[in-house]
Amino acid sequence: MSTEQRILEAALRIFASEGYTGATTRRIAEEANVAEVTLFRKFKSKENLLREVLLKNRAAFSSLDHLFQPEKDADIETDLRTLGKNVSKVMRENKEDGRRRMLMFMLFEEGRRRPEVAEILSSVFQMNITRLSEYFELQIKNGKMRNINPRSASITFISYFVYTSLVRGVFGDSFVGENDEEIERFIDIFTKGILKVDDVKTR
Amino acid sequence: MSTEQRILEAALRIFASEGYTGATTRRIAEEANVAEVTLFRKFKSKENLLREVLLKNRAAFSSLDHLFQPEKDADIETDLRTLGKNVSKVMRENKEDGRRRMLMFMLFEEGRRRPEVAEILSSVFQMNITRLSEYFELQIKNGKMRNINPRSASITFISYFVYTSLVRGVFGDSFVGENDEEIERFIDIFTKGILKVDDVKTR
DNA sequence: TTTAAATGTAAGTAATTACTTACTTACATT
DNA sequence: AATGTAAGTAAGTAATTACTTACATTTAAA
Repeated sequence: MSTEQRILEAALRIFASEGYTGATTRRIAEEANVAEVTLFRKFKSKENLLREVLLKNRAAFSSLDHLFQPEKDADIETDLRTLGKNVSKVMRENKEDGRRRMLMFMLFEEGRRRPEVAEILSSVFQMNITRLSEYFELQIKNGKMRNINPRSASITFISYFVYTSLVRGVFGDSFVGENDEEIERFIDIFTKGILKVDDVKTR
Repeated sequence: MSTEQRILEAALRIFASEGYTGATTRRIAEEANVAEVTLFRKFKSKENLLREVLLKNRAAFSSLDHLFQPEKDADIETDLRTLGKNVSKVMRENKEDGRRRMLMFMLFEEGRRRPEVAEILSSVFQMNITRLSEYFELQIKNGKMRNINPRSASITFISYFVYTSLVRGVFGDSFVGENDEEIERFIDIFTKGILKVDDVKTR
């Protein structure tokens, strides 16, 4: 792994966990196992490092395509259950590949303070909503879903995972219990809310 | 208004918007219109000021009781619509009484970094979930709701409002459209998901 | 093996931060 | 008039921060 790469990854971790102001260049350099001066050699300034971190990692934030590959024959509930588990898994990762989670933290924290952060992440962030909306639109057209606003459905769906992930960031696993079961419950509520009444499995 | 009160309110605003590290005592003093030395006279340290801000304001975070007063004759959908609008209104306030929103920001940001923040806000934060769960439990017992996990329903409900509020903090109103309409849509989806099939109004 | 490039070490700069100290002013109380 | 209280001003301390410079060492390339 190149020195730049090491710095970029360390910076993402520290920015996400300490916020921009709290992330000192010294701390980032330590995390990357380089001399602080090397960081400035490679990236010139802290600001620029932040920008590069975001630009280099933004793609990870629009990875719904990767996580959501509906099968032709599966029903909506199964599709969403699979997606829910994938999203949840990805949002629980706090090691190597926890980039989505880290970017989420950065978006909601620094995105409020630094317009550039919001800008860089905005389009990829919204893409997730768009992709899911498209899926819902199709299901509505195919008569499998109620005629509801697809975007609202997407927001409802995604809000659950963002929220539980944020709360987990604060309280750990004490707040949300056994994960798969919780997701099943959410999917149950959600799908009952969006499917046509005919398709609702009576319990 | 007393000098202490002015400082406490200014501190809440600045801590919420800049984060703890980003909130300088100078900035807070300016906001409160006092000399910086006065801040230290009254609160001794920045840390202590943060603690006092949280302790003095935590009650505002458990205000579901205040926002949610179900009427005896109203149905669930109406109850939740009312609650949704109240919560949303409160989460949109970014002036004087925007304490809940500010505390939410602080919980999700500083709560990750400072165990004390999480601790102080934890019980009041969870009370909201508990209150709503109790309401759902009652409705289930009264046969008005499916036999689902009340806590999961509460989390689903609250996650929508937290999420939209956070997103609004980053993107303003461009992300979520006309508010009342959006809430109606969410309530529609949500109630369809939790009510007994008999009670679902066919559309 | 030699040369060039990359990186480290050490020291430093200028600005900023939480906090302190000494003195002053204005008003209230004794 | 003397004293106390509350808050401001100005100056300062010690530590920290982003960043720079000069030289040394290590690594990579020729």
